[in-house]
Amino acid sequence: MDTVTRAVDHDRTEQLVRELLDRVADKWTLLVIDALESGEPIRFTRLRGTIGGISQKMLTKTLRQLERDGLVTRRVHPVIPPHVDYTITPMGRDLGEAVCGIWEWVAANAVAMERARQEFSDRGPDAH
Amino acid sequence: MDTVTRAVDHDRTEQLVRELLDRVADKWTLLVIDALESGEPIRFTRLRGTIGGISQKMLTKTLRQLERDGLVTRRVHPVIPPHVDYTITPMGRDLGEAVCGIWEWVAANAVAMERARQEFSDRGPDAH
DNA sequence: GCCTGACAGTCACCTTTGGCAACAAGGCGC
DNA sequence: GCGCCTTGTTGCCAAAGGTGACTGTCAGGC
Repeated sequence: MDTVTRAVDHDRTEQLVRELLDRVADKWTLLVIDALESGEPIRFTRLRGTIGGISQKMLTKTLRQLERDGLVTRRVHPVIPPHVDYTITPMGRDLGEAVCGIWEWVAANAVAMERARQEFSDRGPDAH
Repeated sequence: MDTVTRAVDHDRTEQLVRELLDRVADKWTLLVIDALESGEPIRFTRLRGTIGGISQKMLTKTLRQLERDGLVTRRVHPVIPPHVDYTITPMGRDLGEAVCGIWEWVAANAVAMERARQEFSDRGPDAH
């Protein structure tokens, strides 16, 4: 493999990374991953309830993306009324663990950030 | 502190965490944090160049939010032409390290995810 | 003396996205 | 027959994000 090919590969990876980041760095995606992290299958409505504040449309869309990317498994039980449950895959669980660092950071720095915001708005009016 | 107060605190934290996640779980925010992670001050245009694909408007907005939340420091040198540079704060750097897990995950799973997407679209037309 | 270019934005406009609400599907209890 | 249960889909509208032009100010070229 010559340097040119390697450069092309690097660009391709770079592009893919950027694209995946765009997919993953999303509020709802992270919340869904977090809600599924226990590993147990969860039904649509229950998931909607656990997350809270998400619309049907966005939950459907987010789950479709996650399924498409192989992060969750979607099982349809052909009964009436419909029964669909979602399970996290090993790859999705890995993502959940990677995201865990953000959760911890947010929990640890929530107070400090609120204070920073307060100070900013205190000196804001004259400084800007 | 009684259980009620603790519950209220928990709700407040929960709300704050959700709000911060909404702020942080953003494509541009993560990319800016990543670009600043070295710790050296970087100027606006250079930052725009390193990130790539971000509009002036969004970079300005993202930086303002980060400054407001105490994650980056904004220094204005009153010279002509204007000279403004941005530096990451310790808190911002912590976030960068927490986010690092996601970068690693994305880099490690990029190929697997592309394959999953391929398989999904292969069996997609008939299964959906 | 005039014109251009550099830097860090801002503004007006337009496209895309997300939330809200209503509807679909179809067997089951009443 | 009527409406309910669950998992969606669709239409409509507000809000967010992207694009491109414009601002201000002075150094340097012509």
